[in-house]
Amino acid sequence: MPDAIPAFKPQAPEQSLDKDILAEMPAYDLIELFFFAYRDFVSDPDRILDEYGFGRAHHRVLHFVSRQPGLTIAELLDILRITKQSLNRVLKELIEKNFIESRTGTADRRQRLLHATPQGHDLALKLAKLQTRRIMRALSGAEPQAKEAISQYLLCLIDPDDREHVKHLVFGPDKT
Amino acid sequence: MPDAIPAFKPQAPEQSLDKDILAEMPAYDLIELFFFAYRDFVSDPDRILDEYGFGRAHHRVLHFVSRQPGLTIAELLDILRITKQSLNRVLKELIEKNFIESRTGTADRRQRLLHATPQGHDLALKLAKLQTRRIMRALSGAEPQAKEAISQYLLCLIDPDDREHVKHLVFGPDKT
DNA sequence: AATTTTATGTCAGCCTTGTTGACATATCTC
DNA sequence: GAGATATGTCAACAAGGCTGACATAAAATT
Repeated sequence: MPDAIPAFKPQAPEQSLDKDILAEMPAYDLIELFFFAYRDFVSDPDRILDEYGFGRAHHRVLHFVSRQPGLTIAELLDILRITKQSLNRVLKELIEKNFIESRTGTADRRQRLLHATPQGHDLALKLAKLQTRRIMRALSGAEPQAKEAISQYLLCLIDPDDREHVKHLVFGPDKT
Repeated sequence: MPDAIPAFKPQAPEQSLDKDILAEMPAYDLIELFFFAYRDFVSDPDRILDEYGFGRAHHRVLHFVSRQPGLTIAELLDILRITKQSLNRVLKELIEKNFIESRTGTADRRQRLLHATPQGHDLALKLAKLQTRRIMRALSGAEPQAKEAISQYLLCLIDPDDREHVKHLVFGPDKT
């Protein structure tokens, strides 16, 4: 299709060229940088988790429970997108080792409201700080607006149907 | 500690306040957005890989081999940071199913130079385009400089000792 | 009050993908 | 020829996903 329909050709030739290139040429740089960045980003916590006999799955659970005291099982499953059997395996260990506490719901007594114990909060904070250090180092050389651009980019990588949910989780229900 | 030691208080109150906040307050937003974005970013390829009986491990191998024809086993191990046994399991399958070809090195006949077959390139490209679509969608609303800021950010998240190596891999040996 | 739905827990077994350790082979280097 | 290097392979194990089936308590519905 080298010869476009005349009506389309003169209209915005640069943009259509751009579009063609983008359609043909994968964004290898961002794909690969994302892979390498994530690989190293999760490697910091790994070392510490090892000392506790925990893995990444435990980290994810502990993180979200610590961040949102009173989180229910159903909400956690929705965040992690794993099965309840997978969740239960690591959650049970976190409870047994006293990093998370499971309380029966008050309004709905079928629910379990999850809370991090002081020990749990300590570990979660320790790991979050480790990752924060890496983030701050990466941000240190950047312009002030960069952080906003990066947040926006990451948010828009998320499935559109889940974006509002994530916004809610990350920035809180207050911030519209 | 509401009352600071007088000697410290007057000295750069804004900056020290900033630093304190950063030291105390984890970057929960970027930590969590990174998690959710990565979760969805890898989910696109997963669906297609399933049809071929492949998993994420196969994807990673195929991607880098397709991107760098003639890649050796040692180089691939260095990129993926897994053991040769883990690599061999998936590589063997990719070769058996004719997505990758292993040629004996010419200069050093001990080496295996890996190449994607036409079928392999097709699949790799198909997956890369899927991910590119998501990336472009996320970038579409952003300022033109945003892409540069994001690349820079991701690059700086990578371990400093590996950064030059990754730069080399992603942007090519030519670009300094 | 009886029934159905919902939230959670649990058992059993399977798959992928990572790990370690040991050992084999071909080839290159000294 | 001896030793180092690049790769392949066998066996066993662990983490963390998955499915399917079934159990229980509490809420919701009829």
